Amino acid sequence: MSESVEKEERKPRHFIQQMIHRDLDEGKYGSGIVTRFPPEPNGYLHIGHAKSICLNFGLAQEFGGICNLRFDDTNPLAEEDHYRIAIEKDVKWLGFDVEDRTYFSSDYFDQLYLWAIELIKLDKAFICELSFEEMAEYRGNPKEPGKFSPSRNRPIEESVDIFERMQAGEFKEGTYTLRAKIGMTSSNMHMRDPILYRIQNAAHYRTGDKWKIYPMYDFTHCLSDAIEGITHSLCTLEFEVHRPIYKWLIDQLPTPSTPYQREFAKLNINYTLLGKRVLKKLVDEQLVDGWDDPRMPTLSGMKRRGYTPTSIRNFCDRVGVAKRDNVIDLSLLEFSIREDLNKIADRRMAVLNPLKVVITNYDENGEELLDAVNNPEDETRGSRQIPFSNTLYIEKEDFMEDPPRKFFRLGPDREVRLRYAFFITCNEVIKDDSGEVVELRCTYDPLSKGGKSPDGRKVKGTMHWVSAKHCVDAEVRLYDRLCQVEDPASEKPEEGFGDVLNPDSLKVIKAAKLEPSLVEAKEEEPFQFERMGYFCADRDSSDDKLIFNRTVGLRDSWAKMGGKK
RNA sequence: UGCCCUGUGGUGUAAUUGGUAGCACGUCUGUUUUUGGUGCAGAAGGCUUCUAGGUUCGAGCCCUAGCGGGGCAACCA
Repeated sequence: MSESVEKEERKPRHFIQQMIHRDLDEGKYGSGIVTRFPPEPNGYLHIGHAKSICLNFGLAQEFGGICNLRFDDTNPLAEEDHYRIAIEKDVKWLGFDVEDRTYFSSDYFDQLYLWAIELIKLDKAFICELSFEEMAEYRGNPKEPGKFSPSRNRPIEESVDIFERMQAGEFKEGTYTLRAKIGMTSSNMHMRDPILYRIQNAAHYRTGDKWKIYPMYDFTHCLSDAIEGITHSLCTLEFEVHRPIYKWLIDQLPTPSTPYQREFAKLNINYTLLGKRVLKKLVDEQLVDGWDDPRMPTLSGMKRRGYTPTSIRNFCDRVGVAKRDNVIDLSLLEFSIREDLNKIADRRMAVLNPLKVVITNYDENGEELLDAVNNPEDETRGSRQIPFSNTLYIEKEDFMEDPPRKFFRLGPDREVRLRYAFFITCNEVIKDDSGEVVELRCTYDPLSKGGKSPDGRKVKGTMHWVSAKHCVDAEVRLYDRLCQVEDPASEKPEEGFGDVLNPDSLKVIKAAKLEPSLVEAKEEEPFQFERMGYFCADRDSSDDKLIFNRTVGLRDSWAKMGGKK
């Protein structure tokens, strides 16, 4: 292979891909790599998790390995089964098939318990009876070393005995903990005799009341990885300080494999709140319509809003993987969804803010069907027919009585094209008592049917429209960013949202006028309402009430010029 | 101020040490167009790649220090 060809084939690789390449070259993993996505079932997945999912499943695909879905469910207080169900659904929706590889840390509790006892017997762990407050005091701080627990030299047999009795339910919460015996001087607080097990009398959503003690994250995660034969355990940067304890435990115990942990920077997006606690707060305080509110950055919310799995995966690709903190511009997300929807969404006409137009020279009782292309980007989508009559609706903002120079739309004595229909000229403007324009009287050119004039004359503007006689009403929900501040997380939203939330994040249009074919729209089926943006039917729709969500608007260079608003 | 991570155009991310530091988004031009969408063509952007030293024939890549950003002291994950 020539050098130039090699060069062309070389794609930019992030540091984790490079690391795996190295590992594979060294023959470390003959049977291929194994990764995992390890959510805690205590909330819904959001776009930040999508980055991790795409990374872990993507790596497995790329290197011919597998990726497990493992619920890291070691805290019965926070976890619930409906979260587990939602998470499984979201992962699948995103486009990753876990097949039979759904696992639970809680399924490893027996093995973990045995290993805990083994660790005690190795004199690498002990039962501590410091109270919560004492523990904090003994821990010291990052600058000063901590002090040994008075329980640290408890005889091994005694620790084993207490540990077993903890599980037997003999003690109250908070009375005892199992701690690793590492030392109290590390500058890494997580290495100062960290807690491995605590007593918790809560019932677990999967194991019920079988367990009175539950293993901590640090004890559980590495050992669960080892049980599953994970080769590359990838997590976000804040777990970097946990790496030594991860390695320490793997080193102490006779685990079936020796995985290692590597960290990458989590995703941040401006004007967007990511973080399960805060999102849960939005839900709990009913500031949004549940976890799947279309304004939420959750996968279920984005799905309801009309985002496609493809667009989210592409977004995650473009975002990259590195170790420095990053803030992705919301426009990259919008680009990714427009890119996909432009290719796949059928076009329809819908008037959001209707203005009545009467075609004075068109037969009052007449009507006809006109051909309209479904998707100019995809010929295989064919075409449909839309009804035309003498009374139409056009978009209010497509008419100006006193238009500025660059306004290409309708005005008095101007001629424009109605898309797929005819050229019309505005002859008369009718206003109500308050002076508001309420109706336009226009004439049409019968020869311009389909939108082309036989004499070759051009018009500058093309507008969407709908036949008043045939159209259907619908509610349309227009969304804007949920947060009005660029870096909402810095406003301490966990303490209160203050003015971080955008009061105009939802605008409801009660009676938009839609092309009749839209009554058939199915939930999440994407449409482009020509010139207005991408929309999909909301799950709140019923037989007698259509409701559409705007996924995202079209790029709008007219608005950018200041033409609108 | 203890330790760890990190610092490349507005944003994000590349670059086997050596030809004008690439790509994407965004921005701006022009062009096509029955969507002021898409497509196409192109441009701009205080680039001593945070700063200062050092190693080297040669450093964005290595070393040291400084500065900036982030993280760590939950019986959460």
